[in-house]
Amino acid sequence: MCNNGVVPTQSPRARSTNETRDRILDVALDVLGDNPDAGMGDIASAAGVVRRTVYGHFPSRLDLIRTLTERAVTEMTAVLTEADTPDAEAGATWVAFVARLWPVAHRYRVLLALRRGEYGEAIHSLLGPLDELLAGLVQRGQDSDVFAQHLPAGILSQLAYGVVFAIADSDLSNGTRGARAATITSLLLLGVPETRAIALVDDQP
Amino acid sequence: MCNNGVVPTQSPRARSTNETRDRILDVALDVLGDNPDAGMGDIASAAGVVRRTVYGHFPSRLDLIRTLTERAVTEMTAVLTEADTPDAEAGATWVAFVARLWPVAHRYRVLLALRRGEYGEAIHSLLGPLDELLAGLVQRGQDSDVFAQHLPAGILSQLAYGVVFAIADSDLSNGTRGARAATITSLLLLGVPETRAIALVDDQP
DNA sequence: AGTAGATTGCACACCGGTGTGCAACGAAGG
DNA sequence: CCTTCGTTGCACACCGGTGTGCAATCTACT
Repeated sequence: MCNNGVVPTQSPRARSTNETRDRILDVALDVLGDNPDAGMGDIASAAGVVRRTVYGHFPSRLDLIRTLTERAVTEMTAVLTEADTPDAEAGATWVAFVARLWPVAHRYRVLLALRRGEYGEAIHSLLGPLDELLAGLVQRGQDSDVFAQHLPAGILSQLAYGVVFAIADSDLSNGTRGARAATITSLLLLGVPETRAIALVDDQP
Repeated sequence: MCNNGVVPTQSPRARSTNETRDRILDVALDVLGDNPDAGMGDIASAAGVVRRTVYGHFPSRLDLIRTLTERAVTEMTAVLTEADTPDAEAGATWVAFVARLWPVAHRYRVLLALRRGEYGEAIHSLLGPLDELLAGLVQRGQDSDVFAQHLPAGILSQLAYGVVFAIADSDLSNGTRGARAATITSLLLLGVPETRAIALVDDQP
């Protein structure tokens, strides 16, 4: 067992293993995105692998979905904290957030459907911390009169990023068109005036 | 077979039958509202009836759901045409629509979840005509510069009444609070300025 | 060559929901 | 009284997805 580099280069064996594992995850995201009720068999074939192999990496369907969700939470949290400059105006922060969130949201659009249904509870609990971060951001916006206050921050934030996911799930899923539309729409929902919303979007590259 | 009234009074036999049938439908709406994946058995017990009896009225689960959806489409279409005065301003029409839609939306909140999943296709096709009516209304609003144009009317209308259903599905489901919040939120989403939205809502009783 | 580990191709049991068949019960209606 | 019809309580077959067991295979590493 020699390690010829500084980086902990894993043996090609383990790398190949991780490759299949990652491929299964990626493909699962795709397949479930098209049909949230797809079975382990569908995912396996789409990954060019036998059903039994999937169970080798993920003992149960719940494990697979939990892993997927954990991935999503990690990425989205990173995106949010990256965009969040606590002293910045809430509207600008939101724009930066959605801009970075967009491609991720498209990949993980399945979560929107998965929150209802069998594993809803598990997913919900995993998404909890992220939800709180978002609610906090919206709350800040409401406190500084940037966002409207017709709804409590908790619900409003859910609706706002629900809209983003919904648009990511529609025809406009790819291209800059969708990102722009999603940003403006969510800003409107948050109570930002249309002219101001457009100005904010055209500011940030 | 004597009919002692002008109204086609059905025999008490048939009436009792229709009563169970209607009760099943009502209860199904409730049960499925709580858990869209509830089985025929759950619905039956909740209706105080045996599973076999449900199949007596609805040959298949799809039949039940289709009937439910047809009911919803009928009621919602009635509500929409009732609120729609073609020469009125689109914003005011929307407010009147949501006000009347609110209790109905709460009852049929399950449709939101049911559109995805096994019977999505069937439901979608039944909802088609209603969707077109709504898209038409939103289009009118966009043409007269009352609604924003950052999204095509088809998608924007879906999002707008999706938000109404989402709020109807949340904690604020009952009471006037929810209705008001849903109306304002959907107006904001449609691009109506906040002050104007509030004015519109406080106008209509 | 030999071994360890990932993958494969079956097999199987299990589960829950769906839909059906049928005999029996019970109350309205002739 | 006897028929009709909704309801009931079983039984059963069917289906699709889940999860497991195990021997065989292939490939990389020793």
